[in-house]
Amino acid sequence: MARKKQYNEAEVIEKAMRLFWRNGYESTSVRMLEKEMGINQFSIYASFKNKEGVFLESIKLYNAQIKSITNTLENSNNGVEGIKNYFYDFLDFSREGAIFKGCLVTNTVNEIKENSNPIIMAALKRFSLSIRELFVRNLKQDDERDVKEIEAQADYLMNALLGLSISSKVFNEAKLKDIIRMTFLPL
Amino acid sequence: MARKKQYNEAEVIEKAMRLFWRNGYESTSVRMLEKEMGINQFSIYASFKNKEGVFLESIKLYNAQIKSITNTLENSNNGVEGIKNYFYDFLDFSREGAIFKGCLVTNTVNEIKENSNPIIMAALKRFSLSIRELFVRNLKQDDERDVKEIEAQADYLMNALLGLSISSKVFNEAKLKDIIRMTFLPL
DNA sequence: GTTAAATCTAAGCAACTGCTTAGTTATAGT
DNA sequence: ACTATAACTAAGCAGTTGCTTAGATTTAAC
Repeated sequence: MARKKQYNEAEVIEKAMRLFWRNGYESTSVRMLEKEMGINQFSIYASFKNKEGVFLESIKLYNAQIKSITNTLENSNNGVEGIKNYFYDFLDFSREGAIFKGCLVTNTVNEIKENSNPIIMAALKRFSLSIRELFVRNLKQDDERDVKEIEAQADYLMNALLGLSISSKVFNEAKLKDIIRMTFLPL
Repeated sequence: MARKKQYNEAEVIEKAMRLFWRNGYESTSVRMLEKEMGINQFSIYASFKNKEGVFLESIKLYNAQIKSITNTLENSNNGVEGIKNYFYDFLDFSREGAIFKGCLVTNTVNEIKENSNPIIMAALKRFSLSIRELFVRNLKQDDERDVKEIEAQADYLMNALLGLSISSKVFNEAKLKDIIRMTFLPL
């Protein structure tokens, strides 16, 4: 009875996600999304309700794509060594040619004001905590590790990972790998 | 022959700087600056040319205010211990009551797009490099330190410091101090 | 007191923001 | 072929952005 959609929602979200990743949430306008996704504003709002909806779908996709790395970490049984591999894998994952885009989530956490967009903020915090939990889980695998220190070590690793998201825009690849190497020295 | 200015430029920049610090560059509008600085838009443009001008003056003031800490580091002769103290001092400096605002410069680096505002970006990079140079200088004071490793250690420290700027918005004070403690374990 | 210049206020500019609405076009069941 | 319905296009909404301009006000030298 009705006309068919001339675009695939999964395909256009992929394009939107990459734009958000490069650009950040606030400074990506609906007009830019229109061009990048190749569909009209009306269609964007029909499919995803609003800009926030497009972003939340983008995070879901980001989450699915990064799963290939987090799964490796989740299935690893080699303690801190698995986390170290996650750091290197993440660096690879966040690269687009010679440019490091950082983590979509971390970039946005840093951009969004705490109480300006609670829905997005909640989604972002949920993501970060899930990574930290994987760190804790893997740290516990090392038998000789001091159990009281594990939480502090997880925070230390999160700090380094957050830092890497900024550093990757300033330092070159060799330096970034040196930073990772040094980060794991005390663990 | 002419009317007197009804405001003190240094005073209004102090207010502008604190607003930028809390809010970021992009999401601070000229209307907000107007209210916070207590002067009309015309006066802002007359005194500082444009929004960018207000921000550049704000960075100068920020630089002057953080000098009390960087001077301590610059005059210190105790190597890595001096840098550790800088980290703790910076945490104190960036606090406003119970809230940590991070570093004005790091916050803005993360917000500004690389090629959208080269003038501001250049000013920010200059600031970051000057901090890193102080780290290198202090690391060299430790006689037993491996000279080849010093540059890598400086990058590692910058990464931790950049991370702290984000972490301070997520973690509580006790955790932040634990992160600093762990950061200096391998040094 | 007059005059000239700097400083003030407030209105207004074009370009942009996220989002909506009116009207046209394509599609599938009858 | 006709018709109901969803998907399309493009124009337009009110609100905000950084910045400017027109005109009133204050000041100090003469």
